Amino acid sequence: MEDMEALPVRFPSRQHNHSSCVNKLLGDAEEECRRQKLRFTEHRRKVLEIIASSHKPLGAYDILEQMNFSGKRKAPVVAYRALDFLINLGLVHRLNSLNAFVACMAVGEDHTAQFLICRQCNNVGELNSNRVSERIEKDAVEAGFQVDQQLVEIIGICYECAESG
Amino acid sequence: MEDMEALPVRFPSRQHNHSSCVNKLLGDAEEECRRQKLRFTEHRRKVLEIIASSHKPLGAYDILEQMNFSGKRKAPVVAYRALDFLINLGLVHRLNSLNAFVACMAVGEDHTAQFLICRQCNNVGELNSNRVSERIEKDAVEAGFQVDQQLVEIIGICYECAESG
DNA sequence: CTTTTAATGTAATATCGTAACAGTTTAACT
DNA sequence: AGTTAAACTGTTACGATATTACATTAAAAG
Repeated sequence: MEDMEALPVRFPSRQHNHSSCVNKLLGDAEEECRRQKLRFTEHRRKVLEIIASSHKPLGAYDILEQMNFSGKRKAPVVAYRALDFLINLGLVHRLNSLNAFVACMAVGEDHTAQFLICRQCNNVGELNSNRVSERIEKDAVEAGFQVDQQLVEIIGICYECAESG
Repeated sequence: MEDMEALPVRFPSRQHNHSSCVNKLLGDAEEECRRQKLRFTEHRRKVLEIIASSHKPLGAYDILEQMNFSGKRKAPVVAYRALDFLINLGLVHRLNSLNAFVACMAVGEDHTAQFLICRQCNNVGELNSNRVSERIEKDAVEAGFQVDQQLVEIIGICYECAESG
């Protein structure tokens, strides 16, 4: 019965067009900021745009490099501040095993995400399995532990890479 | 049926005596090295001893500081080399969310571990739930992803901290 | 329109981790 | 034992990641 549920997974295919992701996410961000009366400033917009334009995880310094509109290089803290903001809003996720950041692929769905990190093409997918998060929650509680946050990063080979050798 | 399985969890209690952990782990290490014909050198022994003496995760530089027997400070790479060795042997785990290291509490049990990180007392426990790892494996595979490695870090409040407020 | 809160700019520095290479020890093999 | 190969160590330098602190500016709330 449990196994009949649909399993939401987003893994970006190789030739998929990013610009629609970007627009979707920027729209979501604007709406969410309006709703929560938060300011969606230039830096925040730019950082989100940069991250959303890549399904490969980007390091803070990669992002920083792409913020050189107006010619001059920003200080690292500028990128980190925007990233913190976007992470708190749930628009961006941090991959601890890579010290890198990816756009959320399931904004507003109140999801607990597990990340699928392909060690060949470096793309990152998001598995939103409630079965996994519930199993973790249950077993942790059974072990006497009260869960605030789950970090699940799964390293392996994605479908397309497995196909093409 | 599934829920009847014992759930192996190790969370160090506050007043538990570390010295027996340390001895157990050093013994395991020696045996494992003998078996695999690997060298259990001074650095490796010392690093394992340092890590095993703490159930709080230690950063590489914390470990390094405690390696100052003979008075002079070692270079960071010395600690990292020993850590790599111990991690490959499965005697030490790295916590990606903390950039820190803990001793394995289930050596030789062919376990997939999930880490329970208490954000109050900073102790780290190890949950060895096959149910969790199998659930992750299954769902990832169902999503077309071939799993090599799982990283599961659970942040929250441990039993003792919840008790004592 | 002023007060207060939030965001930015900038510099400095802390923290974490690796590369490169020479020298030494240990194991393996005549 | 003596030679060779492999593994480990010492040391220097550097790269990569992230934060603190504080002065300034912009925006929102009263």
